Amino acid sequence: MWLIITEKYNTAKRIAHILFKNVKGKRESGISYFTSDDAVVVGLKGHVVQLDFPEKYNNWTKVPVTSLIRGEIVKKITEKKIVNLLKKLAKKADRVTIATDYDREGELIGVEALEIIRSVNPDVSVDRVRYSAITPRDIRKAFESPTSVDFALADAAEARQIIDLIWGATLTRFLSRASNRLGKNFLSVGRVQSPTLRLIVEREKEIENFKPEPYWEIFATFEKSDTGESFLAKHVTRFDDEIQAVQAYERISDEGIAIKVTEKVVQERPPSPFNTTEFLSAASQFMSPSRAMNVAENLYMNGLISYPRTDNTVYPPSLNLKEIVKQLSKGPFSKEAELVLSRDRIIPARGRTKSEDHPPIYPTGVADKSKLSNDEWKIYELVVRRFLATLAENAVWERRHVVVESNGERLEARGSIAVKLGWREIYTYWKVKETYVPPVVEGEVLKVKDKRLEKKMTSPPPRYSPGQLIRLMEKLGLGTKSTRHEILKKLLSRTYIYGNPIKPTKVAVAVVNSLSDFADVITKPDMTKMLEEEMDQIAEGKLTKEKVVEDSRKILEEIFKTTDVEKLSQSLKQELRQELDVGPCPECEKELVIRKSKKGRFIGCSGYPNCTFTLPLPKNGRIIVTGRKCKTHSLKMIRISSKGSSWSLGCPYCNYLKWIEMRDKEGKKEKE
DNA sequence: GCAAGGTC
Repeated sequence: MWLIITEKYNTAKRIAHILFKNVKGKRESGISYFTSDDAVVVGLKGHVVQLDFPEKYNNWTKVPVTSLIRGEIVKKITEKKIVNLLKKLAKKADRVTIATDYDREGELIGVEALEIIRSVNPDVSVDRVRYSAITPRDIRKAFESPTSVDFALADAAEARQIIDLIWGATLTRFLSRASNRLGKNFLSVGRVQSPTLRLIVEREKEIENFKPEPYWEIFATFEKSDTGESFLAKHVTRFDDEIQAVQAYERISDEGIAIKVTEKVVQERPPSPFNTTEFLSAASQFMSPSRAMNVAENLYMNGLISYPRTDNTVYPPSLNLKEIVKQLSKGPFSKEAELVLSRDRIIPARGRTKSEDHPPIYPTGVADKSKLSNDEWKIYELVVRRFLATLAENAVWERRHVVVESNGERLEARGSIAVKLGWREIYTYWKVKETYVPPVVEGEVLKVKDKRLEKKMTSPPPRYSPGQLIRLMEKLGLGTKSTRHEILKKLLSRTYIYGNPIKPTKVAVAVVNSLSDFADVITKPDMTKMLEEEMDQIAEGKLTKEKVVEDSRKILEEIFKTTDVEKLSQSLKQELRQELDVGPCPECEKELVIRKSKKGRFIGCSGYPNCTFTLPLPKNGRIIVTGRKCKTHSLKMIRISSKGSSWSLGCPYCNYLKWIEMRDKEGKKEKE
């Protein structure tokens, strides 16, 4: 029997139907696979095993943290059903072909399956096929010339697994213990999450330390004497000095002369095809990236969109774009599809990243709105509109730039009008911003209808939106197309971050501060960069997995040797105490703090027992004390977070007073 | 109860 192993169910199905006739679907203990004559095709679920420390390391308080650095590591089965099926089929196999994804992680996933197969059938013959698209041509070609498994490449991926586990588990336990945050309140640390968190914390610090500086801008409205049309122009200089600004403002007389007019017709190319990052970034205006990914996964499973995890922004030549548009012209986006079909030639837009993994995300079926949930429809519509837009005509803009001089002061106006919407008629998520500036000839004398001097303040850099952060992570090499959204979800569920745009909690600031104090490497993208380089060298045979892991262990050991654990623990605890500080007590002005009692949690006065002021808190959800203060009570606003989402309770005192008022009203009603 | 990476 010939056993073929793929990375997931869908590719198993596709490959079986491409290679064989009379394919039968079978199902055993919840796992579906495919057979034909002597061949069996089984899809895994990505990794079916997971590295971990054995059970004897489970006690976070009793096991010394540093013993994890050289602790034993075992492979635990995470997909029991698949592993059982694999073992059962492997016994009958005389040939095994590994057909997992053609990348580093895919090689390891294949080796994991192979280890399971060999545990019951050690002498089975094994080969490996590599394909970069699941088209009949590519698949047949790959199966015509099988190669062998690349164990060095799999080793590279395993080195990453080991290093991530050792560093992550050791530092997570260390910080959690140092701060006495055990149980579900633990403080997590990792090669990807910590640098990402640091980005957020650093942006917040920039905002806090930002000193707004004044600057002045001068505007004038000019009027044409022939048509009476007017337009707004802005002084070409942004003034940092008030005196100079006032002088320039006063010099502007009651007329000006157009000294330079430039008119241009500008072509605006369509947006590039969606890869995961661009897709999540666009979808983040409707929902969180992890929700968007979830919905996309569903649509993919139902045959409505292509595989949503891809780095590629260039359509492969094997994709029949026109055919897909024709299909779409029969569905709810017929109008948009017709716009594309009416072109003489369809030339697709292309993005910067061309990779061979999967095509960009495109619609693979026609959806019925009534059969989809709201979110599903939103995502489907987004994918369809983006796809059609990438095949549509340019948008065309008429731009006009006018420079007017009045008594030696120069002002300018920029007008742009969309003369043809092109792809923008289809991709409606970006607003068409038009500004009208009337035609003006050089030398034309214009009347100054109005002039004004505005004082403005410089503003700090903005906080990150989830979409921006995912793009930034990609740029810095943090995480992968499949994990970036999950990293953000993780930071949310650990109450390290909240809100949109994203803000860090006090805990996050404390964690980043102490990590950068004693284990700076793990808070920087460089660790990933170095690891990538080392993995390449392992794959090339220039380094061994053992050597790379050993070097990494030594670095971590050195960190613990040179750290004053007691001192670090003190400063971390000190900083975390702020997290409980809610603001001044309205009765005695001492600090109000979050306290726990047997009945639950509440806000109490630190002056207790002299002051017995208290405020209630909701029973469920995690409490986040934000940086914003109530204007009436100076208490910090509170958010409640549960299952990745959060809502604002506002000022706890205002909230309490409102509740009292409500209760009294209800009471009156009942008496009547 | 730890990481990050696959996939559902």
